[in-house]
This record gives sequence, C-alpha cells and structure tokens, in this order.
Amino acid sequence: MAMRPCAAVSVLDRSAIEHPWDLAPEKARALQSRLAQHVVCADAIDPVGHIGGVDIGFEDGGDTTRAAVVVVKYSPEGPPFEVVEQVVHREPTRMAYVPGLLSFREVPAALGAFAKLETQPELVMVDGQGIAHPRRLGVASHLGLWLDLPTIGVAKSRLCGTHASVGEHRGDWTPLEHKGERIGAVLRSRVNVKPLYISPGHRISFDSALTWVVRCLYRTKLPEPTRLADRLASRRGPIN
DNA sequence: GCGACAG
DNA sequence: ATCTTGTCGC
Repeated sequence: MAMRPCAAVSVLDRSAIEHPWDLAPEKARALQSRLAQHVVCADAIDPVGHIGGVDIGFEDGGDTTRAAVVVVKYSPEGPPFEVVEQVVHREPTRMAYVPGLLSFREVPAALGAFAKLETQPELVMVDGQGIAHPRRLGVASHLGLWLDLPTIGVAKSRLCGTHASVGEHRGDWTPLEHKGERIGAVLRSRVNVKPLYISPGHRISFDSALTWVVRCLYRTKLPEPTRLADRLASRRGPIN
C-alpha cells in the first residue's frame, strides 16, 4: 500500500496566505487542497508536558458556536491526568455544516479558545478527523496547521476510507485507507463500543498518533483530553 | 445517476 | 451538532 507522502517539515507562513473562513463550498474545497500540501505527518513534537483536548458545541439553535479546550498535565504513569486549564470561547456561527468542510465551521472558534489559553500544550487531540478526509484536511489538520502544533484527529465515526473489521479487544486496531493511501487507524478503545477513527492531524506520525491516544485512554470510549473537552463543550462538565 | 457523508 | 425521558446494563 502506498504510504502517503508527507510534505517536508516546514512552517506554514499563515500571514502570507489568503484565508477567509466564510468561503463558498467550491472555494473552500480548493483552499483545503492547497493547505493539505503543508500538512506534515511525521513527528515534529517537543517533549510533551501538557496535552490539549478540543471540541465544539452549538447554542441558540446553531447560531452560536462554542469552542472548548481542556489542558491536562501528561504523566507517564498514565491517566487520570490533572486538569490544569479549561477555556470556553463563544462566537457567531460562520457557516452551515457541510460534510467535508467541518473545519471552516469549527476552527475559527477553536482558535479563539486557544488565544485565551495560558498554558499552551505541546500536543492537541481534536474531536474529528485529521488527514482521514477526502482532501486530507480534516479539522485536526486544519487546526494544527494554523496553531503550528502537533494534533491528532479522534473521530467517533467515519468520514471516508475503508477498513477491515476491527478486533473486539481493547487496543485492537486496523488501518484505514482511502484511494490507495493510508490515512489513519480504526481503534477499539473499549470493548463492545463502536471504534474510534484515529488519524494524524499535523506534525505527527501514524504510529505516534495511535500511541498517544492509547496512552490517554482511561475508563471510557474517548481518550481523556477529548472526553473532557466534550463534556465542557456540551455544557455537562465543570465550567469552574 | 445513486448512495455516503466528521460534527 | 442539537432537540429530548426513560430505561437497560455493567
């Protein structure tokens, strides 16, 4: 199977790129293809002291977008991890949900939340796909590119690609592929629960993406960073 | 043309 | 994602 060629390690100069967030679907798709060229799916990670979890929720019948970011202190001893910071950022929703264009709807708010963060994590896990996307630019990749941080896509369902059946034991996984390319892995994070779709977002390899997610698995289907962000985004968890 | 389709 | 109550199971 063809391994997806990764762009050379280089920092994208965001200030030099024309990037409106309210593009028409056709324009947005074209921009995704361009940006995907800058995604790096090889490890370029600093020592991980803190891990961030990101998720987006909506209010006012969808008129308001609510971004939640939770930062936990990583410990080699494993979870549970100490929560060191939680941020919620709200702003008007920019565009409707269109399959494949999720990042244009969620990344702006996520960036707003990161701007309010005091403790910047060295690794970020995002609720959604990384490169396991038709044009290889899921929300995790798009966000990672704009934050210039290593990110991992942790999705609860499939957007594209095919895969063999996944083993039933915790930790079992099978590769996810699309058009002859490896785009991620389907992971059984818990027994008797639908598997997770893991893919590199930016600045991380397939192996590391999977390894980090497994390291953050505790007692639920989702890894801790994403589980905590999910609770915060859906206003069920602590807003302390 | 007919389905599939992250959150 | 969100709208919504109770309910089955570990």
